[in-house]
Amino acid sequence: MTERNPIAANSSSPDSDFSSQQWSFELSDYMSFADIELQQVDPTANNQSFVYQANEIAGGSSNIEGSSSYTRDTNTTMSGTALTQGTYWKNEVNKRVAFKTMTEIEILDDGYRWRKYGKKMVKNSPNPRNYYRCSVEGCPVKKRVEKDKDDSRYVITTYEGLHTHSTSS
DNA sequence: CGAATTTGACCAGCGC
DNA sequence: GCGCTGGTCAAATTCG
Repeated sequence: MTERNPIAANSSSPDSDFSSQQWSFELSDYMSFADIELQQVDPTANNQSFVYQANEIAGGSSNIEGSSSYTRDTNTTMSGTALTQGTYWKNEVNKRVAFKTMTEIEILDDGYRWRKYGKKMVKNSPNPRNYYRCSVEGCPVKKRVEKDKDDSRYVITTYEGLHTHSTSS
């Protein structure tokens, strides 16, 4: 875990901003975690793409309720042309992961084929939230993509579920 | 021609 | 009990 956040350190967003109330508030607002014990993701995998990690820690999905504690960690990876400044939350039970990605492209090719099945305007953000689902039949993986309400250059991606097939793009 | 997107409608859970 | 918000469906449409 030697990599920190080159973006935050070198842009106008200091580290404090990266893990401050702004973040916690926005994500926790629509991401509630059960009141259980959480486990931190091993950041040594930051050589891999964020997709790989998401697949690792993501699993089944179920209804989530309550929000008392959660584990937050940061990570930075490179995925093609997109630099992922990942801050993700892991929940052992619900297996839901959120990433905040700095990219100029909205559609990030993470190796999987996603089929959009919905778009919704959220109250907290002027930007719409997009709902995607893995195109592979039987694959329960879902994903939400939403632009950051403050910085449109940031994209919040939330993965839910585990891919039961090999990567194909 | 087949497959993926779009967009509004529909439904369920929660709060007031 | 009603209204609001978030999430999903599904028919029509567009794209390759």
